[in-house]
Amino acid sequence: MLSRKTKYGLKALTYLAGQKTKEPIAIAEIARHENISQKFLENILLSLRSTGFLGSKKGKGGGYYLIKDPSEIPMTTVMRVLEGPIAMVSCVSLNFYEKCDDCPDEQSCSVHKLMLKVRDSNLDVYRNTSLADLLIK
Amino acid sequence: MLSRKTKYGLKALTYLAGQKTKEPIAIAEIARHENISQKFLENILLSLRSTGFLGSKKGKGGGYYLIKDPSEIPMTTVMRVLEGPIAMVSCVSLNFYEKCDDCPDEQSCSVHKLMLKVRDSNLDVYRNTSLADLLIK
DNA sequence: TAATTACCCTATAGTTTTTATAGATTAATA
DNA sequence: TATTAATCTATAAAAACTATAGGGTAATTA
Repeated sequence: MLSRKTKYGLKALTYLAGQKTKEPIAIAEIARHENISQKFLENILLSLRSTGFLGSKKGKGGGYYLIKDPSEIPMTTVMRVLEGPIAMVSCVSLNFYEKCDDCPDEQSCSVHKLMLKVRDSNLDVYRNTSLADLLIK
Repeated sequence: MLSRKTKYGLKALTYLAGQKTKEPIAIAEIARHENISQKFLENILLSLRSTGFLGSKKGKGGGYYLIKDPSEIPMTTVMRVLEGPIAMVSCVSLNFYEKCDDCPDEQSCSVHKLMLKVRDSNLDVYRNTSLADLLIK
């Protein structure tokens, strides 16, 4: 299941992408508009800042704003920060690889084999979807 | 992340599929061979029995065995029983649909739009993969 | 029919992850 | 300097996951 963190993060980003202006939008406004707990959203936006496509400004008139064009913000980056590894098991993860403790040989592991397919399939979706694609009209 | 329940369930099924004979295999043997807690595995195999492709026999010489041919056991069925809905949000689930409480309109929801793609992509993998495909020879 | 084997069922408990909430701090603006 | 809004740290409630325990039930064998 998708975590609420990811759900909220995606909605917040989409809200920013849908703005006409590139002026900072206050967390409070995003939270109100998307039905999200403000304090929770604070943490989420903060973690998204590390990606480099999200900027922030403090003080009056401050808030969050997109640095890059939505079409240049791939879902791979967004999902990795919000939800963590795209792979469902660490032994098939590109960015967070780790050997399974209970598995003697990956080559002969049926779970490994199946999850490799799933990872490739999901990766294909995320790589070919940008924030711009999530905007409705 | 894939739950251990699913991981263990897949390994157990693969172990059964790899047997030459169709005689029942004791839980203890599967657990030992795949490094799984026996008691935990009992629950897992029990829940898999509801699918109809897994049979069991009590008493001496008893255990679990596959009723259908591995090539006729699709991952969609297996994953739904072990891991739950294939969709990452209930509002795009085919078998477990539920409206999101925080979302006024699915048509204009960016999360909905993205997760629809992900679901279709995963469904495609699971529908085209059978237990037989997981066997490494 | 008695003993054994192994599945079946219920309850519970420890751990981890998720989902927040609270309060203090820092930075920018007017 | 007062106000505003992001930032940081800590903590806590709730849910999910990962088992473990122990007895019950059914089938097989001797």
